[in-house]
Amino acid sequence: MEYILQSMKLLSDETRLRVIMLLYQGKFCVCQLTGITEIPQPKISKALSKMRDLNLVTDTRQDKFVYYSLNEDIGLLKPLLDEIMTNIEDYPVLESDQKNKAKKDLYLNQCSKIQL
Amino acid sequence: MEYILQSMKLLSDETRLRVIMLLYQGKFCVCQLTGITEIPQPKISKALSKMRDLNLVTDTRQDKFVYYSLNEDIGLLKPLLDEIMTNIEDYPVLESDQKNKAKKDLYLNQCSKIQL
DNA sequence: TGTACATATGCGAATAAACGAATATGAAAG
DNA sequence: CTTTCATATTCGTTTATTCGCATATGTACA
Repeated sequence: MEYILQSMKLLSDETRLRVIMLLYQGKFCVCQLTGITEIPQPKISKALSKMRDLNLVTDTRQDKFVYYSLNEDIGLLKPLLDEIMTNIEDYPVLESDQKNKAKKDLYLNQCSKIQL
Repeated sequence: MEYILQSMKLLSDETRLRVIMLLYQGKFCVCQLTGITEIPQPKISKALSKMRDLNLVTDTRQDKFVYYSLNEDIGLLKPLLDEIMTNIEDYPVLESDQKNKAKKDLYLNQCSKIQL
């Protein structure tokens, strides 16, 4: 039960929802998530940290970067994220993130330059 | 966007989740919800009030009682509630509420007696 | 009109969450 | 072994949330 409640709380924050919707569509490092969303890096890191606490994400290091991806089993979140994705046009911020996703490689190596 | 975030926050509280899962399966007055869940009446009323703010429920008065029911259109909550209901056995508290549902009429006219 | 009962709301205290700024950690490369 | 860069964490402050209790509101009916 606690797990549902915590999961719902996780999704009730805009930063975390944006990050999780991006991860639902691919694998990104902190630097890329920061660039795509223009959300300050510490905030992104904190969001990812809470997801790790709930076993929602896995991180793997490649060179300088730590890449995060959603775990296979995200339990009852899956139908919800599917529903959001289906109606993504209803959520301009999320839709915009999805578009910026295309520039993801552009944000590598710019992490410290783009200070937000 | 704000609507998703608020909806998720709504579901991140045990009392509210229990109430919404009951309403997902039927129509209940405050008195019955109090009896079924053994949650204090003001807490139930406050939970219902937040649901009203999000246009999730409709209330209709019949005699002394105010009956609440979930609205047709609960948007993206539907797939989530479906998923929870499908796996209800994973959530003992919710399952127990569903069982107590059977005694719902027993709780009418006992609202002020059962003080919690 | 007054009483009883169902439901709603107000309020102060306690707890938790979010935020921004600074700084710590840790790997890689010179 | 020092510098650089990506990422994580700490800290103090502010802002929400929760909770329990008391009380208010409103309807029905004597």
